[in-house]
Amino acid sequence: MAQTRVDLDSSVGYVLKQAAAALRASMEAALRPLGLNVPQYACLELLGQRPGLSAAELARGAFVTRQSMHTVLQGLQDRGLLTRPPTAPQGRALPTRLTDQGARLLAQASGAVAEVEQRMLDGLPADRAERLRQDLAACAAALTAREAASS
Amino acid sequence: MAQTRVDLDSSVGYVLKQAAAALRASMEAALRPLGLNVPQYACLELLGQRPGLSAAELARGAFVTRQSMHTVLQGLQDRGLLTRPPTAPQGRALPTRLTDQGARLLAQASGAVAEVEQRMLDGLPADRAERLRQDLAACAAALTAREAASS
DNA sequence: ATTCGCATGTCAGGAGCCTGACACGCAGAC
DNA sequence: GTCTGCGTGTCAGGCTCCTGACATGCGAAT
Repeated sequence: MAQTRVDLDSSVGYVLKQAAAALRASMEAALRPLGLNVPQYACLELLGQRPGLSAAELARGAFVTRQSMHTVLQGLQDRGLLTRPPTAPQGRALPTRLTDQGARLLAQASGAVAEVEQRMLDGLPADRAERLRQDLAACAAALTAREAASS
Repeated sequence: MAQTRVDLDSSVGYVLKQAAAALRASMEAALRPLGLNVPQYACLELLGQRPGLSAAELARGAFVTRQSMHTVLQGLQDRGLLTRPPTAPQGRALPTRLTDQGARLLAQASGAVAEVEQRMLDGLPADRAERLRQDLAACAAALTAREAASS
């Protein structure tokens, strides 16, 4: 009963997980009609905003391992949504880019996801949503910094 | 582009996922010395606060399926951390309870997780953390309500 | 009272993701 | 110049979790 215990409903961590789970479920539902799952969409979105990313960078951005991203990339490449050079222009990294078809599908997917996010923030004023974003970023930074420090 | 597109760093959804991933990683690290993973801890924590929950209720609370919770429960039961009646006292639900050993392990795990959460909220004033919790709960509610409505 | 709907527990089957490992390429220290 | 450390791409293996399905028990509608 000390404050060193976790009370579920008053725990930021629990509610955070709850919100993340709800968001993922809604995203899955919104992306399914387009034939995409969340990791695939994350990959396309990352490539749309930062063309030329390597598979390892995409993996970090999508919160999966390089190996998982590898299979995701193969699937998307087989569907003609992105291209990778057969040989590395420098180092070992293979810069990945969207094809025109990939960019078109991304536009649809991005719109669908934006709708979900809009619905999620529906009851929140803009300034409060912005503060929410900042605080979440601070939480993530505090945890990842600790990871590096505790090594 | 239009505001119907998602800009990664300014997207609440992306930062939400980022924070959730960081939290999960930190929790895994904190629980590993105790021989627990996140679903197992979630199960114990739920039982500690709401004894007598059924497997299906535990699954919803831990954001996994009944089947996954089933295997989690079997593992915890084999370790003597919880008990389930062999027959259902009413209906089909089997009310689950912690053993004394389970309660002791939970106390340790709960403390470790509370430390992680404390570190996550380190830079945030208490009132701001509370508002963060409220806003996250509102986000989750907005998404889940939509799920029910769109059926 | 019977039937329908719903929730629960349980059993395969399979997809997704991760851990572990190895080879390759670059940049820095010695 | 050589060597060490780090990042990347890739393969194999295994584990976790989910989807699908079925049987059981309760409650409400008919």
